[in-house]
Amino acid sequence: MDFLNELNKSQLEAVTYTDGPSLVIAGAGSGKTRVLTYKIAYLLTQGVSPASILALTFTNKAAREMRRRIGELVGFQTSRYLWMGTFHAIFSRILRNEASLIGYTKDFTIYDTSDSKSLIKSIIKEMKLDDKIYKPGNIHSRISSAKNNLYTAQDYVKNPDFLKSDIQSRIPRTGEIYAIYANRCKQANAMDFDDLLLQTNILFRDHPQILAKYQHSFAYILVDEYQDTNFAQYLIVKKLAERHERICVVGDDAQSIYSFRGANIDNILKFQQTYRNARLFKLEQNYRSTKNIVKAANSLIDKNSEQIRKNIFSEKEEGNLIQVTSVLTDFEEAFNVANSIARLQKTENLTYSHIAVLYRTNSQSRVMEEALRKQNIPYRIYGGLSFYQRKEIKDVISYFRLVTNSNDEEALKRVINYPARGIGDVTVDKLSSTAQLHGVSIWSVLHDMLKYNLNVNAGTATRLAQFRDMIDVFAAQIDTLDAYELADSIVKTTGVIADAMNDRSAESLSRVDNVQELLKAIHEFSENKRKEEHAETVTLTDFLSEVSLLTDQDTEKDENEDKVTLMTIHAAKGLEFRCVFIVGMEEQLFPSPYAETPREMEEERRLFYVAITRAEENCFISYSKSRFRNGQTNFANPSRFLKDIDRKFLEYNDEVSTTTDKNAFFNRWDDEVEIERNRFRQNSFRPASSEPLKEPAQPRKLKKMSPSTESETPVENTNLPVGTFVKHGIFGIGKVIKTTLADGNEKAEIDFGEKGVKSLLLKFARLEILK
DNA sequence: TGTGGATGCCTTTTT
DNA sequence: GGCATCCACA
Repeated sequence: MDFLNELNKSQLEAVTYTDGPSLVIAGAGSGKTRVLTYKIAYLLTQGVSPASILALTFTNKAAREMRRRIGELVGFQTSRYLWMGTFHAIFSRILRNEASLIGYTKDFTIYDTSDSKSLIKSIIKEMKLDDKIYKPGNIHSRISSAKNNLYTAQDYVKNPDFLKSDIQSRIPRTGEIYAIYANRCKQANAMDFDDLLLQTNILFRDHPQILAKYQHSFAYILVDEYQDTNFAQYLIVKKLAERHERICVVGDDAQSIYSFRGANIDNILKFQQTYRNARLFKLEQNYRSTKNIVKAANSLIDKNSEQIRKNIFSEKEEGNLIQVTSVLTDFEEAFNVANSIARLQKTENLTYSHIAVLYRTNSQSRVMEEALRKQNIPYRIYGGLSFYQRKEIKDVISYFRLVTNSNDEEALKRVINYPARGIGDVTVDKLSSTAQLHGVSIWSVLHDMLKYNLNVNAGTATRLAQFRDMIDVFAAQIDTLDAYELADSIVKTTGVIADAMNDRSAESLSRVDNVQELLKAIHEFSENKRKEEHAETVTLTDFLSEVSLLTDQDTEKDENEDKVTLMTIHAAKGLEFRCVFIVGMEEQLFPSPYAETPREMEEERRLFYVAITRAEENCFISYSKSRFRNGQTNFANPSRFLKDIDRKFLEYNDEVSTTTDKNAFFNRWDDEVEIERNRFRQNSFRPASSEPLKEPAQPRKLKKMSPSTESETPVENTNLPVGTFVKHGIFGIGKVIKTTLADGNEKAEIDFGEKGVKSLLLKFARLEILK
C-alpha cells in the first residue's frame, strides 16, 4: 500500500474512511480523481472483491481513465471486474439483465436525443397539433425533465401543476404527448437516455427482490462528480446504498454547471441531511494553479450564496496576474489571442497543446478559428457535430438497429426509403397509422400486410416485402455471425453509401471514409472483446449496446498532436492547461442572457469559476465592445463577473489594436464599422486603467435596423415617423424630430436631450426603435 | 420524389 | 450569418 504515501492528510483521510457514508468536497485541482482511484485501490487491497464495488462517473472517458489507473495500482486482472462506468452504461447493463421484468427484451434500442425528438414530432403531427406551438424540442425537454424527476407519463397527466404550467405555456396537451411517446418507445422496445435512469428506478421500486440483489452485491458505492447528479440518479444511488450505507460521493459544488440537464446542486449541498452520519472531507489544496489564479477564483466564487464554504489554497508560486484585455471588436479579440499565442509559444517555452481558448458559446469559435488559421497556428476544436451524429453514420447504424430490434420505429423510418426504393411518405404514413390503429409496431404490419389490411398498391407491396425480407435475412444471422462481418454485409447489400461511392466529391469521399471508420471500430470492438472476455461470437447487438452510449470524446484520436484547444467552458471541465484564454467576457454573452433567476446567475458564475481554474500558470481574459452575432453587431458592456474578482489579482490592459495583419482585419469592415470605431475613441469608451469597470451609461444591446441598400425603397420612413423614440449606442434615448432625404440617404434629426440634437444617417446609425 | 427558395431559429449538452 | 426545415413546384 505504498501508494498511500502519495496522499496529503485530507486525501488520506478521505481514502481510508470506508465505514459509512462520506462526502468528499474536492476543490478544483485538488486531486479528486486521485482520491477516487486510490480509495478503490485501497478497498481492493483490503480484500474487498472488485465485483462488489460500484463506481459511477459521468463520462466513459473518466471511467476508462480511472479503471486504467486502478489497474496500474492493483493489477488489471482485478480492476476489470469492477462495476465502473457511467450511470447510463451501468444501468443499461442492469436493465438488459432484468429487461423482461419491465416489459422489454434485453436487446432494446437506446434512442438518442434526435430519435426522441423525431418520434415526438411524429406524434404531434398525428395528433394534428401545430408543431410551431408544440415544438418538438421544447416538448422533449419537458418530458426529459419530468423523467429526470421521476414523473412517469401517468404521474404527469395526473399532476395539476404540470397541466397548469402547460396551459400557461399554451401547450396543454403535453401530458398526452408524453403518454403516447412512452407507449411508442415501449412498443419499439426502445429507451431514451432518461429512461435508462427512470426505468431503473421503476425496476427497483416494483421489484424489491431485484433491488435487494444489487444492494447486496454492491458493498461499496462511489460516485464521481456528484454535484452533477439529477434526482433520478440521486434516488438510484440512495436505494442501492441503503443496505450497506458505504457510499462515498466526490464532487465540487462550485463546479456544478449542468442544471440545464437536470443536475440538482442540492444533492451535494444536502448530502449530510440525506445521510445523517456522513463524514465530510474537504480537499482544499489546489495542486494545479498558481496562488494568484486560485485566489482570484476564490474571490469570484465567494460572491455565490449557495455553496459549501471552503478554503482553497495553493502552495505554488504567486504567479502572474490575470490579464484582462478590452478590445473593440470580436475580430480584434481573436487576432489578439492568436498573436499572444504566437508570442507565448516562441518566448515562454509553451507548446500549443499547453494552451486553450475557452468560450461560452460554440458560435464564438468561428472567428477564433479564422484568426488562428491566418497565423498558421494549429488548433483542435471540440464540439460541433459528433461522429455518431453524422448522417451517414446514423443511416448505417439505423440499419444495424433495425436488424437487431425490428420494432425500432425510428430506425425503420430512417432507412425504409434510404437509399430510395420507391417507398414514399404516403406509404410510410399508411404503415404508421395502420400500426397505430392495431397497436402494433410497423414491423408487425410489414410482416402481415394482409391481416392488417394495409391499403397499398401491388407494386408498393412488393417493394415493402423486398425490404422486409432483406432485413429478415440479416436478422436471421444476428446471433451467429460476427459483428463486423454482418455489419460489412449490411453496408454492402443495402447500398446505404452506394451513391457516395460513385461520387468523387470531397463530401462523398469523407462520407465513405466515415463509414469505413465505423466498420473499423466494429472490427476492433469485436477483436478486443474476443480477446478480453474470451467471447466466442461478438454480435452486432453487443456492439450496438455500447455504441449508443458513446460520444465523440471517446473517439478522439489526435490527442497527442501539438495543437491549441478550442472549446466551450462546459467541455473544459476537468481539464487543465498551462495557459488559458477566456474570451467574450461580456454582458449578454457571459453571463448568458438566458440566466434569469439568481440561481441561474450563480451557475453562470460557477461556470466562470470553472474557466479560470483550468489555468495552471497564465490566464487571459478579454471582452469586446462589439460583437457580430446572429447576423448583427451587438454592443456590450464588460461582464459583471469581472467585478466579482478582487481587483488585486487582475491586470487591465488598455489594448488598442495589436493586429499585425491590418488589411485582413479592416477588409472585414465596411464604413459603418469604421464610423463606430471613431465614435468609441471620441467618447473614450474604453476602460481607463484606474477605473476599468465603470459602466458607461449605455443600453446593453442595440439592434441594428435593416440597412437600406441602394436598390431598396427605404423603409425607415414608415419606421421612423416624427415623434418616434429611439435608442442609440452613444447618445442614449432620443426622439425623432425630423426626417430628410440627402443624396438618396435617409437622414434623421433626433433630439437626445442633454446630449443635444444630432443629425444621423440612418444607413450608419444603429437605432433601436422603442415602442 | 427530389430540389430550391423562403422562412425561422438561434446557450451550455458528460449520457 | 448560417443552418435546418418546410412548402411549392417540376
